[in-house]
Amino acid sequence: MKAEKSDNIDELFIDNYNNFRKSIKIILDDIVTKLYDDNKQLIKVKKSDQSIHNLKRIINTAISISNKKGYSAMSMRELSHASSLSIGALYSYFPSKDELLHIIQQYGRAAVEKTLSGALSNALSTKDKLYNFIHAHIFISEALKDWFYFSYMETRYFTGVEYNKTIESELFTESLIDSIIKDGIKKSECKSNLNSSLIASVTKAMMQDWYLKRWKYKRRNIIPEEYALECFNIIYNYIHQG
Amino acid sequence: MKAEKSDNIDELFIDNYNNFRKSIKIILDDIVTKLYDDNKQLIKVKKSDQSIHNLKRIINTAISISNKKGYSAMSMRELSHASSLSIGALYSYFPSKDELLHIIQQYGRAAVEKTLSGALSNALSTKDKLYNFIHAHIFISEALKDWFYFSYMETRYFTGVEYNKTIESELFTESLIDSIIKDGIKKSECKSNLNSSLIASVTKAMMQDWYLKRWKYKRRNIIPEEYALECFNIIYNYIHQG
DNA sequence: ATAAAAATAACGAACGTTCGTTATATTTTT
DNA sequence: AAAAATATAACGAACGTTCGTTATTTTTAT
Repeated sequence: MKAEKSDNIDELFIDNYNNFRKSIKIILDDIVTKLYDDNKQLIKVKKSDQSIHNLKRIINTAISISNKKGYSAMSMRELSHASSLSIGALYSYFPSKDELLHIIQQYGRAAVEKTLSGALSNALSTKDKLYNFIHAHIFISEALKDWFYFSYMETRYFTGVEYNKTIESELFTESLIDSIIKDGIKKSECKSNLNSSLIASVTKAMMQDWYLKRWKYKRRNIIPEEYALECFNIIYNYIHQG
Repeated sequence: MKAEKSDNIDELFIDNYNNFRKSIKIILDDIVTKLYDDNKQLIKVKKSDQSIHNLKRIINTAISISNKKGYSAMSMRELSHASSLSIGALYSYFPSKDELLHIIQQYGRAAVEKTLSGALSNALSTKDKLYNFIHAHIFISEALKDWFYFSYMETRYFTGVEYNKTIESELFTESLIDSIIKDGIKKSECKSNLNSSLIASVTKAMMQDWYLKRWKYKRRNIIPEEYALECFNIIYNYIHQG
């Protein structure tokens, strides 16, 4: 059974977004279940099915409202109404509005980690690694576009541990791209005079635009595969040797 | 006298950020003055020097607080305290918190328009035009980094006219890059099979990262010239013919 | 030049409302 | 009937905004 879950991760990294989307759904369910387990001490509702179901609803509703007006401007009454749960019921699933923000963060972060960590494993050449990584990033940010947007816009208000985790996550993603390029230079697959960390930053910026300006790409009917390929082409064209 | 102002605009587009910064300061003063004139009917304080001075202070303070916690989470008491003006005095300079947001938007938008509109005028080749445009954009977003960040993060809450203006502005900037590339294709300075609008989007995303992740580039001691040049190189390398 | 009058600017307590949260009551499930 | 989940009512704090008042500057009259 556990072997099957690992298989899902491997199946994720394919050229086709639709297949990716199907397999990520199972993973997302696993993650909410884990989210419930990890936060059992905060959640008053003990029936796990009920709890997981409502947690999902609350998280998605909160993300949806926040993306329209910002988390701080979302009132608990609004969340209550939109999620069809009373105020009292809401507070059975999290102890405070601040804590709900953390729960939402945990949810998305777990999904991203699970996706990106497997993206590089089976790739050998610099070209394949960059290709896979960019596609994995675009695909996961498409599947979780609302969370990605939410996270980008809201986590800047964090302080302390949560803030550090966000910075860390940003820099970690970059360091993965940086490593791909540095490795490519070493293996003479890339030009030798590259500023790899700056290219990594710029690459990340390009990938982020996919969920930050979702309306734009939707309006133009650009699909994830097309966007990912263009990003890959621009960067690979710039870095590759010969 | 008026000729001098125009000269300033031409002087802006140079390779050196420090010179750019000096000349933009004069322009910013002009803009706040114009801002006061345009909003005279909303502003109760009639002494123009006083009014302009305090408007500047209010705008910068509001931007600064908002960039830390979000505009909607900034209270008027906080703004009052930080700007050393009483609540009552604040409301002599704008009629409501919502309207202040619009005034702040007007302020930055005027500066950006003035800068970018002149960036392409004297450039002849595709290479020069792209070079100038990217540098102008990075330079103005460096000089007004707080406003750019503010605008990016807050305008998504806008509705109606203000929302349309934001979308329009985003698409207009892109269309300028798109035109440079399309023109380059026509003049055979660029490859013929390019998706110019998608490249334009990606280019904009790269430029935006400069102010969205200011902390990162500051930490790495990357100067505006370096970042602008890298962006230019990546894109020009991808599009140019031969 | 000086004093009186008027205009302007700044102040901050107070208003009605809405916020996040909690305590209590009701309904549903077992 | 007991327990669990949900719904409702109520709380104090904080919100944006208003407004009666005071302080300061400018204008007018002497």
